[in-house]
Amino acid sequence: MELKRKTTIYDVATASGVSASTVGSVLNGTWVKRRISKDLADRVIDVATSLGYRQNRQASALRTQRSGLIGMILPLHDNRYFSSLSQAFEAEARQRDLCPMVVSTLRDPEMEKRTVATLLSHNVDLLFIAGATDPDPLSRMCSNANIPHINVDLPGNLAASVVSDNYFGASALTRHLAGLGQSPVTPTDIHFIGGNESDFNTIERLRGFQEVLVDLTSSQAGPGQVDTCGYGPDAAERAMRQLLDKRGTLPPAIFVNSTIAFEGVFRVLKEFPDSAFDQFSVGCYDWDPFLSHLHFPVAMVRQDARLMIKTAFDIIDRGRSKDAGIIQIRPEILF
Amino acid sequence: MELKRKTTIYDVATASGVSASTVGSVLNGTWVKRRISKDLADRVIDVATSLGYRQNRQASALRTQRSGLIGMILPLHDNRYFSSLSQAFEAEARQRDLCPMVVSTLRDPEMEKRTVATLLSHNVDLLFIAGATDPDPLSRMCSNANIPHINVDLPGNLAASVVSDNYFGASALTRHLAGLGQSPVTPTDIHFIGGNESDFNTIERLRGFQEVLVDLTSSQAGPGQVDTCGYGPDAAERAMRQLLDKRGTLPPAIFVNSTIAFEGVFRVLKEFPDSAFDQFSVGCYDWDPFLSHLHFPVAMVRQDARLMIKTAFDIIDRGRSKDAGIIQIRPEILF
DNA sequence: TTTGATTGCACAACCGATGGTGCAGCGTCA
DNA sequence: TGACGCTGCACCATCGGTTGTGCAATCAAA
Repeated sequence: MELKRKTTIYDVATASGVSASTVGSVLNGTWVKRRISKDLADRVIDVATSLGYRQNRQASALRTQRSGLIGMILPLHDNRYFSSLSQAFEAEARQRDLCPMVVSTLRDPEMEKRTVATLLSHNVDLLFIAGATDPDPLSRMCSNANIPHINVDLPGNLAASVVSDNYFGASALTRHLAGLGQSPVTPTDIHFIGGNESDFNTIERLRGFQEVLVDLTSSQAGPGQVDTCGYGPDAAERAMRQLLDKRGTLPPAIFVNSTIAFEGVFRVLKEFPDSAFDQFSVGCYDWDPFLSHLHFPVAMVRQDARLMIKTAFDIIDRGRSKDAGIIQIRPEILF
Repeated sequence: MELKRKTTIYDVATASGVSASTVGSVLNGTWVKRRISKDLADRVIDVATSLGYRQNRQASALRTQRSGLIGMILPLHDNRYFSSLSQAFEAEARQRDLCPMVVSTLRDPEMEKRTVATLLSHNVDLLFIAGATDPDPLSRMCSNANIPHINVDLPGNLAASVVSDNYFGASALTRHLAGLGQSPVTPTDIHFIGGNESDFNTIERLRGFQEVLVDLTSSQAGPGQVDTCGYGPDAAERAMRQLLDKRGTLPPAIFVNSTIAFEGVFRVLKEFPDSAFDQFSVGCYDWDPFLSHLHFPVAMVRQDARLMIKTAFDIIDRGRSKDAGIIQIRPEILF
């Protein structure tokens, strides 16, 4: 390996016979303010490009206290909703000339902390905390480091939060499911599967679910109808089989709390003959294009990742990341 | 905003009454080699934690020329295959104590270059070039900056490449599709939709596709049977409608070149009655859990993202990122 | 007790970019 | 002709760790 080091402003300086500070100011655009002549600036730029100069961001960051990095943690990459958050996040970051660092933390509070520590160590200028299991300690870490940050998808108490309007989405979805059957729904007709009952999103969705049930049937769903079995297809599959064992037959309607849970529920459903689905309807909180093409209808809630991210950036831009509270973004309902 | 600056080794030094260099070596683990007494080390660590010290990676990187960052560019986040690459990449990065930076480049060669430039500016220690439209210029940029790098998913000529064994996957998939019908296939029975004909992956898949056809029917697919309409559901939908216009009816079998293209093909297929699918089979290069549950069977190729990433890291670890050539990783075939 | 080795830590240069400050050279005006 | 201002650039400290080197104190050996 040849040890040719990367070219620095000093290399450019000696090559063009000017001082390093002049080169620096030319290359970072402050040369007008510093009254460098346009002639010299052009010459320096020529030399720099011919030498293949590229700014060393660490050095710049060390001096200016601005890294040009913007971080986001999120539970998973491998998920339609979260990856659409990443995509939107990146687009906004790019517009602001910031380099995005998106790191997943696998819903593990310890990993969340370690990851935030790492990102802070790299001096991200801004941090998005998306879907964090335990956001408040992370907020504290950021505050200590004086880094603006914001919660997305799951709210925290110590920073502004942009979340999906889960109550609205769940209400609309439940109402839709209830309206599909031939006969009016009874309180025990609709089931809820998936999610975590200590998870804010699930709590809100359950609230919407229950209120609609009360509205339509004057009764909440009983404990046997709600199984917040966690995330993950396997747990959802078990929950679904348990439900069938108890009921003996498919319920008229099921509210599935994520596409991930839907995978598990589906493993069970696909074992039924087509005829079993005449009186059956399913809703899924979260969207997947192929879910609309199964052999029975699936209603879906599609969270507006783009708007959530845009809103979050907007709050940061206005410097309201401390006091904006919780902003809810309406999802789209797809029947 | 209070302007409390982050605590540095100098703060820790004065607080514990030792020199900054001692603090530094204690905190970065070189204190044994530097013969710092364990007593002092413990004391310094106590003070550091009580002050909430966190290393400034830019400063460290500036001095050591190692940023602790590892970059990957890839076409999209919002895609099952690519996001599984991210997930695997992250896991390996974490094992090596590197902080992953995964940035999408939207299949745009210019954006690929800009993004690589940015990552190099941030001094990533290592770069993964995944699914790049035009990898060789990127390789050159890395070589100039003396940064080890490797191609993934799409091969380049200037660095080692780990790609899916597209020929194998496509052959197996095609053979499967051909074997499904009641009657022996004729050369015009099977169609190919999706992908880009200048894309290495598509070329290899087409090669496998054609060779199987020749093997089974002594004839290649004609131009009317192959439509490399690009990526994107809309293009695939158009291609599918065009195919139907020409044939008047569903062909016995279709090879769809990605789940993204499948979305488009599907918009057309769902308009057919169930009975239309009796003599119909589809294969999809790439995997999606819900595709196995449509009202007709879909065979799928599932690329082994984890193994691809592991292999790539392995090549880098062995220092073979220049001369390892193209490594093909067998995908899994799911019927 | 003297010498030499070893222990335990401090000093200072350095990584590359940035920005405040200083200072020649030149033009302007009285 | 001298005071003054402006132009155009160089000098140098600085950001926060890292690491080669220096040196006093301690200890072992003679």
